[in-house]
Amino acid sequence: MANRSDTKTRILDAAEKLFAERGFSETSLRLITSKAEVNLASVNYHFGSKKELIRAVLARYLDVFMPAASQELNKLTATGRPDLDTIFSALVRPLLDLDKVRVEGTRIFLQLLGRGYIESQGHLRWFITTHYGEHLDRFVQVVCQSAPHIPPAEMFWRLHFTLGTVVFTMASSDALMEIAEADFKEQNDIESVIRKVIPYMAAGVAVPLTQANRE
Amino acid sequence: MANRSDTKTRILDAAEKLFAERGFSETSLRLITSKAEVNLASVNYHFGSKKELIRAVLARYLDVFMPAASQELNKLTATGRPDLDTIFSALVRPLLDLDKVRVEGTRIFLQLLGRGYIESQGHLRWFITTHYGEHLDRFVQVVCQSAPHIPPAEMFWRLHFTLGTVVFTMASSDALMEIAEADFKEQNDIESVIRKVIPYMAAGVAVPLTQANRE
DNA sequence: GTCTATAGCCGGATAGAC
DNA sequence: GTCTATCCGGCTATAGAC
Repeated sequence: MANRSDTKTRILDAAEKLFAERGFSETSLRLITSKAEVNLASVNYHFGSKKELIRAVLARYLDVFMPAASQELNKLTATGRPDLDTIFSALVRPLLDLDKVRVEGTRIFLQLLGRGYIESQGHLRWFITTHYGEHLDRFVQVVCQSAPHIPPAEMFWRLHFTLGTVVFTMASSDALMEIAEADFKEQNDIESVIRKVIPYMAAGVAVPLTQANRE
Repeated sequence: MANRSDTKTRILDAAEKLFAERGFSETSLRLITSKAEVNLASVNYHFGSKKELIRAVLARYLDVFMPAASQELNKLTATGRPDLDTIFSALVRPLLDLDKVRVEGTRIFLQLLGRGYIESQGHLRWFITTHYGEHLDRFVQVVCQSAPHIPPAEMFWRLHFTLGTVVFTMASSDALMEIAEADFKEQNDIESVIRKVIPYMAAGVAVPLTQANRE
């Protein structure tokens, strides 16, 4: 099944699969280039370093996802003030559309995002916030408007809880789907997992502050 | 500040700090032994391998936490059927008590748990479920009873969402506390973060099933 | 039990021919 | 742009003296 694309694309395609499955530091350039059937030295020729390859892999998805997500949000806010469930659900379409740009694109993107946030000591976090900051700010703004009873400082925490929920679930989604199949005879794919997690997150983000929070 | 404990303890103490901060695969035995001020070879003498050192580090916490948590649950169920918020809150005391057995014990334990679940391809997950399975089963059982409107298969997912929320939050808690301080002038410690996350998780676990979930 | 020394491997990166 | 060959550093693990 030799891929007939150019070398750069072959590297990106092989790298994203391996990174998503095994994590960044557990994936060597040797493994990537052997799967991609290209020369080891070509990674450094095309990307300069492993770190920049990692960023390029993520950017290829973020450049598609972020504008699409922003557009969905714009559609939503044009017609009124959406609730949280609606906002989160609006992100599902752009997410699932990633399956069209690449095989298993949705799963791979979300797993990469998970790995990226957890593994790297902030350098990917920095990359994402500086390159896609406007999109993120817009999202936070819409969420805050939809839950005006939550002060911004509290919302900061809750959105990071939400990020954690998504990111961990996606990084372990393969294992979880296997267990669900074995223990409950449940067939799941990435979409059904996303549909399960949305009500969980929406409920948590909007829950009224307890006495302990307000103190 | 040379630690006057025995070599084995010195290694464990240094290892848990570094593992929590940097992750397992990013922490070399060389770094551990130099911080512990012991010889490189002593790790293999006392623990056999890096993998077993990782397990020993985690076991030292789990052996304290798991029985304490089970005992809290028993107290709770003896006097009636507790609600979710009460169940989660009952775990806070055993968690904070870890600060008494070791400096920053709570933070370190939760960060280790986070790293452990995400980084390793299932071998730590296996270690935890086989060694502490009874405690975990007991917890799941109590949670299911407190939310009888949620079927077990759905609860499986929601408890893993919850695990993800905790684990990611704790693995990034240092960064999050810094941002909260810079952006909102908020002083937080590990306890206040735990208190914030509990209502979020309790709301998500108990939220009624939507049409999409039931299909 | 603790040390030094080193084996043996694998990683990222590069030089230089083609 | 692509190849081979190699550098060099870091890693885990172990052998063997003390």
